[in-house]
Amino acid sequence: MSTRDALVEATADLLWERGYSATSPAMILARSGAGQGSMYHHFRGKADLARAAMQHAADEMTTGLETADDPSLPALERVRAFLGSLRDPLRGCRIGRLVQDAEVVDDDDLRGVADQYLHGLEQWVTDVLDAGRAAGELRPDADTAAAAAMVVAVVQGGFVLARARQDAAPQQAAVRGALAALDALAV
Amino acid sequence: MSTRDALVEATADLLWERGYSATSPAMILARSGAGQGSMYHHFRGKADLARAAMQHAADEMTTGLETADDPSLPALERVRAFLGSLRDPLRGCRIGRLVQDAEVVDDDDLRGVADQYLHGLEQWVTDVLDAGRAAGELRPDADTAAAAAMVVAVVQGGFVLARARQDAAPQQAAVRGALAALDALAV
DNA sequence: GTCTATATAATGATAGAC
DNA sequence: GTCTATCATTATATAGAC
Repeated sequence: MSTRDALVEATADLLWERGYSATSPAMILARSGAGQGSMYHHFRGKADLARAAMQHAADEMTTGLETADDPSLPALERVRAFLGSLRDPLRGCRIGRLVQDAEVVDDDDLRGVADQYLHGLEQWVTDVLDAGRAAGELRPDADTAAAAAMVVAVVQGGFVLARARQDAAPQQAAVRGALAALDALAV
Repeated sequence: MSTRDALVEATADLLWERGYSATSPAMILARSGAGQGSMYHHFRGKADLARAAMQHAADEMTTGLETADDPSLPALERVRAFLGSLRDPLRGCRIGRLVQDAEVVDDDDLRGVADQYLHGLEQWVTDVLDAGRAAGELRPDADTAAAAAMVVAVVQGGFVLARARQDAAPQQAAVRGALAALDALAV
């Protein structure tokens, strides 16, 4: 693996564990094994490296979602599979947790990566539900955009509850509530 | 206002704006007008002061919820009123946003305040829905605990989506989806 | 491209006068 | 109880050798 890639992966891991503000260049160098100079050779600074790391994480998650998805299944099964694929509830969402950081939100480059990922996720759920509605699986008057936003919010909010409790149960309960809501949209 | 109260309020504001890790004692002193010595006289350090500030914010929000609530209304109206009372979607939840901070989660005192607030909120929604179910307003088989977890998660996750987009719309859409789900629980 | 040495500022906390 | 002065440490970045 190139030094550049090692820097990106170490940063992505640290952003997941500690967030942006609490991750220092010194930690990144220690974990990646690179020296000071390499980091400032490949990137303009901490923010530039974090942007690359966030994009790396978002790309991995988006690819994972598309790989696991089977478009031939009924819409509610596809969304159920997504909600069942949540991992590491105590660690939180690799992207969603970062938007609580003021420095991330104040930097349009960093915030933009997060917004693009979350918006893409919401759009994917909307598209799946729209396909299900078109196939006659869901009620014709179902508000698919609202349901999709609810699903993505439940996932992100579930991470918040799980971290506060240090227990996956609250997120699982919230997901159960979301699934009951989706079942109510079926014909 | 006492110097101690000024420190607590300034800290509560800064935690809301910047989170825990990114808030420094220097910022707290500048905003409160207190000197270094006063802070370390009244509190053992940054964590101790933050714990008091988080408790202050949680108490204010819990009091606000109970004051605005009218137990004589139908259950779904009471939950709808709560979901309609969300303010400052771009600023996030004064408590929920802090649990993304590794330093907060690693400190059981700080995390405990957050967990207690969020758990109390979830319990309030559960109690309201249980009362509605007992009054025959909701289906007898409604999973009120799951619905309550879903509602609180939608609020917290809605803040995440709103901050990423820098627009209240995603949170409003998620709340709309949650309300549709609650309506489906009515008899 | 990579490294070590260094610079400047900020962080969290302490000392001790008033 | 409040203040200023100061401390050791860390954060982010630059300089310049190899």
